[in-house]
Amino acid sequence: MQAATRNVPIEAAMNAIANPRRRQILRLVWDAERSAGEIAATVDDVSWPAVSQNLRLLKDSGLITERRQGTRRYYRADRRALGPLEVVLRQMWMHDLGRLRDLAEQEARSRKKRGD
Amino acid sequence: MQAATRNVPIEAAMNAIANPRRRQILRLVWDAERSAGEIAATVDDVSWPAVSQNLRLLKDSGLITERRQGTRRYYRADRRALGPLEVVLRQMWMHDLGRLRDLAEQEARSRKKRGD
DNA sequence: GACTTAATTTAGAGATAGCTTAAATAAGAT
DNA sequence: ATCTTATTTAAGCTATCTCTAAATTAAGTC
Repeated sequence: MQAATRNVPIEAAMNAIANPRRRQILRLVWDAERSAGEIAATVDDVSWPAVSQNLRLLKDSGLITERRQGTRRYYRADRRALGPLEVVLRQMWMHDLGRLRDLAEQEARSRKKRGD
Repeated sequence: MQAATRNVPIEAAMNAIANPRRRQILRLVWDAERSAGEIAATVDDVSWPAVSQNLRLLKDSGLITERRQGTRRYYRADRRALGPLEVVLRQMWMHDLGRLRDLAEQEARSRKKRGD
């Protein structure tokens, strides 16, 4: 029996890339495999657990793969899984730099408001 | 000066079609123009205001157009606005019938739980 | 074993999304 | 002007999302 073209439920994939932070992470592991730590260090305006949770969601939705080696976990995008969303994703990346800056500012504001 | 191809911010469009209810509505106005009332009558497991709010979001995101005539408002999909998301949307429609049934059941359960 | 490093899981807070009911607006009919 | 029909706006509720801080797991090192 021939393996079916693994087609990740598009609903899950859509949900996954609807979030700017996850798009940012996905971009980091698009061309190269990276450890969770590298990723978390790069995305430095958010805590490690936050990154870890987003990695988990990306993995569950099938958009990235995980490889464990020793105490490290390496992640990498699974481009096949994107299907027609790849084009969309590329378009969104063009808008995201500014978007992420906004997010950071907003975060800083609410932090200040509640007096951290 | 030539009018730029009106390209709706992809972020907004993405957000709009990320919701099953809105995909359902978008499908209703895909081939034919329909009044808000017709739409709300078809999507009968949700209140009219809920439909109205979703129509507004779809309009604001540029995915549908509104035409007023007398007391009625007619809506219709603006397919141009979808761009690369059209392919995605078609794929999602194939999954949505079951999805919407689930939503309705879930709604019914929580209704029952809080004793409506 | 005890310690360190890498990463995740848990618990809980704050913000947001989508819904409901009730009230308001707008256009047309009597 | 009053009434009716079509639709939206307003206010409030609940579920869900994304984050943080603290606790936990897992693998290797001394």
